[in-house]
Amino acid sequence: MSVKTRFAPSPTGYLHIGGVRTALFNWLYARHHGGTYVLRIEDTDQERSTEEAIQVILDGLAWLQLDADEGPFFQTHRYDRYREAIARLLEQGDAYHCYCTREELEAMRAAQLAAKQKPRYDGRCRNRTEPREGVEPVIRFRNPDEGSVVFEDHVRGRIRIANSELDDLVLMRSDGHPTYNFSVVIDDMDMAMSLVIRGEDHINNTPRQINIYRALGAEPPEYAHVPLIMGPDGARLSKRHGAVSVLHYRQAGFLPEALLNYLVRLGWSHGDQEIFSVDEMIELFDIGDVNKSASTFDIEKLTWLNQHYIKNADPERLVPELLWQLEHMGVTADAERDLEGIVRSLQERSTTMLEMAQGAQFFFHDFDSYHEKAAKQHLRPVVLEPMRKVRAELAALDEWNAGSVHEVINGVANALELKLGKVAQPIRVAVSGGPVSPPIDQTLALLGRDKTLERIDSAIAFIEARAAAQAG
RNA sequence: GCUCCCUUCGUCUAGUGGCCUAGGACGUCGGCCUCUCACGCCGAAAACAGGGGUUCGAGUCCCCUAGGGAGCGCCA
Repeated sequence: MSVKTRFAPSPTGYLHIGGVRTALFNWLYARHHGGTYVLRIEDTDQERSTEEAIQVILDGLAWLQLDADEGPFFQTHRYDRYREAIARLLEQGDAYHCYCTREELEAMRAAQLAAKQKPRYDGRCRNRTEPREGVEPVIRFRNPDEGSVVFEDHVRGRIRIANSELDDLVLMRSDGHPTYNFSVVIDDMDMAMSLVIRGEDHINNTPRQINIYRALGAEPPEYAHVPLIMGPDGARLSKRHGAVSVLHYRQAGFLPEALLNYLVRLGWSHGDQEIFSVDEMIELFDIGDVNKSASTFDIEKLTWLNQHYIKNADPERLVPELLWQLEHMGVTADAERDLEGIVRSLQERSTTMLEMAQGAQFFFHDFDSYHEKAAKQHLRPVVLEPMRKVRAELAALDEWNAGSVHEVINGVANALELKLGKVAQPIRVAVSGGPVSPPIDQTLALLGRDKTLERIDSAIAFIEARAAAQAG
């Protein structure tokens, strides 16, 4: 049987980290085995599915380059097929109309809960032959009463659930929309899935779905239920912590390769290896090596990986990412800037691309004011002399590059018998506005002579003005 | 409440009966380097949930307890 997997999100909320990891595992498994990976949108909940959510799913997966071989398929386009399957089950007696009202069902559940029983449909409509006036019926599956369902889960091993624990689930709503547990079976069957990789929250649905396959005379796919990802507080990932849209991570400056690397190591490992390129993941990933226990989302480690990938990336690769961030900050990067040079100077001091963009701002536009503490500390009258000297020598330089700039600054420090920091730091504040920047020679080289001299002049004027104000 | 699933440092994990006085990574804490911030380097603290078995020997196998998670919808 050929390998085929799918990722089947429902567009009722954001595509979050947990969903992305499920998609990644399915994608890796298919790629590893040279199989097919399909994307299917489970949009049978008309109430809550939104176009916006669909777009976020598509954009998120595209950003991560988790490309599907088939799809996206939409369940709402397959209603004829579901109706056909329902007709068959009805005819076989494996499904029946249920005329219970929502109120009745609620009362039933309340009573069961009060009696400390597991709330479940009691099958009261199983043998009803007459319709009920004014009630649009749902169609329920007639679950087997006896025996149990056993399946071999690829991550958990054998799982057995007694049919007596299962009730007659709704296959078709009264408004004609199929429910998840039904459409998922029909689709996985029609699309010939070989392995269903999904979250652990679906374990309890699996036996019901297997019963439906059997009633339809089909062999169910194999299953792999991967552990859930928890938030820092140990509870399932939710809106409160990491369950924001994956696109949020893009905005926050994370690289797709870092996010994927982080996610693949959540629940899966290959010895002590921490860094995996996508090709390595494909080569080494095995669903059987996935852990059974839930793991906690740790932004610190993701950040470390992101830093690692930024640090080791080809500068050219990072230029578009930097531009993207700058654009979102409303900063226009003029073309004559040495963008690769800027990236190179910031690579090993940025943990995210957002941070890099922030650190690069002063290369692209003047700042309104100095970092207060830095100015107080470094833009003082004592630095006027070295600053003027540096300014004069820089202005006289034949060649403007990191090497020549370096010589000037070092030379001035030596001539004045000052430590390098006493000269470099005031200039850093003068040109960048704050206390942090790449090495001063690189910074000035990248900034260019005109801007450098201009900002040093401004700083000198600033110091003089402040001194005058204090004296007066 | 019932059913199912899970349990190694704070976190992600290695470990498949002896190689474990439990290894790696993130984070944390010290130190070195240094023009800032970083990078890098060196070092430290830090875990087998508890209790019973099985075995010559248990982190590794079995049972119980505790803790955590999930499911129990005309949501997916």
